Amino acid sequence: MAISDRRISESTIHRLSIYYRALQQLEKENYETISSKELARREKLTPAQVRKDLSFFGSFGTRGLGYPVVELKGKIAGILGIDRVWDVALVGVGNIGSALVSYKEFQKQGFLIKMVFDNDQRKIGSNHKGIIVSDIRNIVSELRNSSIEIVIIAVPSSMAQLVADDVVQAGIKAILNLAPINLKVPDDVVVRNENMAMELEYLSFSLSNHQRPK
Amino acid sequence: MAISDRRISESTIHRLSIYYRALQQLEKENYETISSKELARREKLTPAQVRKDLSFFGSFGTRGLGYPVVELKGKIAGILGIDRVWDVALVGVGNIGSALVSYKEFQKQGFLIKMVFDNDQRKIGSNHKGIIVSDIRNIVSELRNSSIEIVIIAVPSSMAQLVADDVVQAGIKAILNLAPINLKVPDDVVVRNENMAMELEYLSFSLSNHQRPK
DNA sequence: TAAGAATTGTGAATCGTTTCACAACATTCT
DNA sequence: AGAATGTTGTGAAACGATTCACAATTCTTA
Ligand SMILES: NC(=O)c1ccc[n+]([C@@H]2O[C@H](COP(=O)([O-])OP(=O)(O)OC[C@H]3O[C@@H](n4cnc5c(N)ncnc54)[C@H](O)[C@@H]3O)[C@@H](O)[C@H]2O)c1
Ligand SMILES: NC(=O)c1ccc[n+]([C@@H]2O[C@H](COP(=O)([O-])OP(=O)(O)OC[C@H]3O[C@@H](n4cnc5c(N)ncnc54)[C@H](O)[C@@H]3O)[C@@H](O)[C@H]2O)c1
Repeated sequence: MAISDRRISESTIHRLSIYYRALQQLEKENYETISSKELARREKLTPAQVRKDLSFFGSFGTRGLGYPVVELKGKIAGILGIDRVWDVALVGVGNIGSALVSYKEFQKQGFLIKMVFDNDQRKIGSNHKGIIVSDIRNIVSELRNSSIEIVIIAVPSSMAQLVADDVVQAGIKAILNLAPINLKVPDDVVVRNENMAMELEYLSFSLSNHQRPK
Repeated sequence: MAISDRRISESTIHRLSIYYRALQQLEKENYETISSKELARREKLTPAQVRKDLSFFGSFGTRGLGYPVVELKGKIAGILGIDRVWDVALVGVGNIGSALVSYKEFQKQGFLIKMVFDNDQRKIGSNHKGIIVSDIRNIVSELRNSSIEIVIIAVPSSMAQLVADDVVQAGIKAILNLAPINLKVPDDVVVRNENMAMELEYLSFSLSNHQRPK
C-alpha cells in the first residue's frame, strides 16, 4: 500500500524519528540486524508497535532475522524526507534564535539555516555565524526568491502571527513556531509548535496529581 | 468523579493548557462567560471536546450560558497545578540554557529557575541573571537540600543520561529534557522531551508526503 | 408565567490506535 | 532432511479517544 493511500498518524511519524535515532546508535554499535523485540526494548515500546509502524510503508524485515540496520535507517530517512537537505530560514535572532543559529546539529541533520530575519535595526546587516541578518520588511520577496521551504519563528508572541502571515504569503508550507501562541494559517500549511511552557505545565500536572499520564 | 479515579490522557492535559491561555486572552477582552462553541472555534477544536475535557474534572459551566471566564481559568490553574510557584533547576548554561535563564515568561508563569549547574570551570561561580552557577559535582546534595521539584536538562546529549541519573538520585520526580535522546529513568519520574529535531523531521515528512498528519 | 433560545454534561456510537495472536518464512542444529 | 527456534507481517480483537445527540437546565422576552 502506498503512503498516499493512508493517513499516517502523528504518533507513527514521531516513532519513526525515534527508530531513526535508535538505528544510528545501533549502526555505531555494529549491529547488522535488529529485531522488533530488541528495538522496542531499547525505546520502551512494544514489538508489535514497531512492526505495525514499519508495515505502513513496506516490508523491510526478514522473518526469523529482523531488520537490516543500515538499510532500514535509509528507508526511514526516505520516508521522513531527511535523505536530502532542507533550506531553512529563522525569524527573530534574540535569545533563542541566536542559540539556534549556533546549533550545529541541525546542519548535521540536513536542516540548513540559510537566512535570518529580524526587525531590530541594530541587528539587521550584522553577521550571525556567517549569515547576514535581513530586514523583516523584505521577508516576502526574499523568501520567494529563495530555496527555503521551512521557517522557524522565534519572535515575541505578540509578533508571531504577523510574521506567520508574511511567511504564508511568501508561499512557505512548513513552520516551526517557538512562540507560545496558536498561529492561524491556511489548511495547506503545516505548523508545529515547540511550547516549553506547556511541557512545564504537563510536569506540574503530573506532580500535582501524582499521575503518570500516558 | 475524582481525578484519581481516571487516567487523564496526554491530549486532554495539553488542551487544558490551551484553554488556560485562551481564557487569559478572553479575560483581557473582558468576556465574562464563554461557551464551549466559541472557545472551540477560537482554538480550532470541537465544542464536544471542550466540554468532555472539562467534565473529567467537574461541572464548571452553566447550561444556557457557558463557562465563567475568570472562574474557569482559576479551576484549570488548580488542575494543572500552576496556581502556585514551582522551583526549578537548570543544568547546562550553554547556548540554550542561557536563553532559558534570561526568559522572563517562565517566571511570570510561576516557574522559577532557582539554581543553575554546569561542569565548565569557567562558568562555575559566575553570575547568570542573579544566580551563581553551581558545580555539577555537587548536584545531588544541593538538590536534596533545596525546594526544587523540576529540573531542566540542557547539556549535550552525550552527558544527558549522566545528569539525569544524578537528578533522579536527588529525588527529583519531574524532568524537562532538551537533549535529543531518550532518558532512562524509573517509572515514578516523569520526563518530557523538547526535541526540535523531531519537529523538523515532522515538517520534512509532511512536505515530502504532502500529507497533513492529524 | 409560559414559550423559545441557548448551552451544558454525559451516556452511547463512532472512529482511530494499539495489542494480540498466528501463519509464513528464515536460520540453525543434529 | 527434518525438527526446533526465532521473527516478521498482518488480520482481528481490544482498547482508548472523539464525536454525536439529547435530556436537563438557565436565560430572555413578552
Ligand atoms: N528565551 C527562551 O528561553 C524561550 C523559551 C521558550 C519560548 N520562547 C519563545 O521564543 C520567542 C523568542 O524568545 P526570545 O527569548 O528569543 O525573545 P527575544 O526578545 O530575545 O528575541 C526576539 C527577537 O525577535 C526580534 N523581533 C521582534 N519582532 C520582530 C518582527 N516583527 N520581525 C522580526 N523580528 C522581530 C527581536 O528584535 C529579537 O531579536 C518568544 O516567542 C518566546 O516566547 C523563548
Ligand atoms: N542550541 C540549540 O539551539 C539547541 C536546540 C535544540 C536542542 N538543543 C539541545 O540542548 C542541549 C544543549 O545545547 P546547547 O547548544 O546549549 O549546548 P552548549 O554546548 O552550548 O551548552 C551545553 C552546556 O552544558 C554544560 N555541560 C556539559 N556537560 C555537562 C555536565 N556533565 N554537567 C553539567 N553541565 C554540563 C557545558 O559546559 C555547556 O555550558 C543539547 O543537548 C542540544 O542538543 C540545543
